Amino acid sequence: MSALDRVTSIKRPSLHEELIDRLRTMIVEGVLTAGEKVPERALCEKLGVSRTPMREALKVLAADGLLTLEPNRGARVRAITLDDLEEVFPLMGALEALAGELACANITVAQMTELRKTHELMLECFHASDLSGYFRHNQRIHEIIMQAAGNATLSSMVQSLAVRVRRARYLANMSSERWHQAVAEHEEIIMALDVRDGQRLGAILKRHLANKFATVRQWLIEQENTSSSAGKHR
Amino acid sequence: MSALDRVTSIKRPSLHEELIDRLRTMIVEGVLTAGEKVPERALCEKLGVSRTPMREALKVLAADGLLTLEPNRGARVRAITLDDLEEVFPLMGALEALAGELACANITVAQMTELRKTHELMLECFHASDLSGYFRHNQRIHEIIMQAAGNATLSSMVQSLAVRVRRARYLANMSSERWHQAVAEHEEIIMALDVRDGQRLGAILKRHLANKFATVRQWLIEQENTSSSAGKHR
DNA sequence: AATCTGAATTTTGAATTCATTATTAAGTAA
DNA sequence: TTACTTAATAATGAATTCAAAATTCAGATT
Repeated sequence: MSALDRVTSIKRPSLHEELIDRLRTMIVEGVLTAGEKVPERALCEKLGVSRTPMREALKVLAADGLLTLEPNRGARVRAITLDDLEEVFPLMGALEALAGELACANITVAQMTELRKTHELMLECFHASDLSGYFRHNQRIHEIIMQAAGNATLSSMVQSLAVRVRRARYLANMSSERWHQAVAEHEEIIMALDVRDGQRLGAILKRHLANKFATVRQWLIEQENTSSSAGKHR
Repeated sequence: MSALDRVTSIKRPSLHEELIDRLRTMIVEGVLTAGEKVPERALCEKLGVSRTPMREALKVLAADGLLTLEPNRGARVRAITLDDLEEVFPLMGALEALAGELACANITVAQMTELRKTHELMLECFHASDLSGYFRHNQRIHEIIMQAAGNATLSSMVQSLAVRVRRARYLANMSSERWHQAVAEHEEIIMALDVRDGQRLGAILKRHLANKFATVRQWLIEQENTSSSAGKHR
């Protein structure tokens, strides 16, 4: 029976859960764009599922704030506005600061090692001007910190907020100076974690976020300006 | 046409939204108790709806952390454990502190007036030993602060966390000293708001919460002790 | 008696169907 | 033409139906 113990149980995620993931990804990646109506029928056909699990997924995503449900007229991808951003920013700040404090208290040596390793990889991407690689490693770093914090509830809340912001394809907008600044901030983050200074890490993360939001904000303003000349949703 | 203007549009919330509210209330009020399987069919019959909207509501509540969905074997009311509590507490602390800061910056005179009024009512209940009245006004006070903070996202997150904790019927457990302490803390809260001292309010709210959690924690421990002698779920 | 097997029943997951409400299109009158 | 009806079409919301999985329980086996 010893060899059998290592066999993991077959997990077949229900359709609605897979759909939640798929739709979320589609929204983040811009396949479904903000303000746009969600083509329920078309999506069902494309993904080969019936309306029942699809609608379950839509309800969940709406409760999560990614969609709005207009009675009798379907779902719409919720557009992120400047007002939203101003709401989300202080929240993310408070949550990331908390994550930093908790991470300092709980991070393991292994996690610290992976963090440094990922940071190195990120630096390489930075020097190679590989934006998407940089973005990937950057995200991973924040994931490790969140993981080290060891608070699943906190993690999922930050995740949910991050997705709402991540839709904004603000990265292309990141200036060279801003990029340098971000890298410098990451150095500080690693250092604070190294000496387990929770207070300081919290402050750095908050500032890091504030700078990021300034970039997103700028991007959003430009977006609204260009799109208003074209056409309005709704 | 002037009289007609005041007529509000008929809003018939979709079934699944009403169900979300109903089920949430049932969980908070203990009609559906922690660890218990949700009797899908029976609930549908009781509430006079079909399984479709009911299942949509269950999915949303599960995503919100109030239920767990076990594949092919239905939903279960998620029991709050000590570990959960330890997770939720620092989160609520950070969020309430933020709410306090924002409230100080944005509270209106009208809101401040209502706050004082509600505080008076709460005091009356306290002196009359009316626990449920006290609880109601107490909750209202925190609602007003959250409203004054003017951050809907923050508000809904705190709400969601609060519900998870509120299920615990810890109030009966509140000692006389603790009750006195809570009232004193509320005085402090009002004062800090009065002079718009965000930092201080944040600290007070955090401490207020810490004390509350100590009470909940004690209640939970007693619960786990008494229930383990009886029988286990699952 | 205790455990195992397998059919009967119940419950769940998902597709389908049905009724209602929006949207579009076509026709009519000014 | 332009505005206004009204019929046709499409979508949404919710109930029902159907297949697959879990649970229960009677009977068989040790």
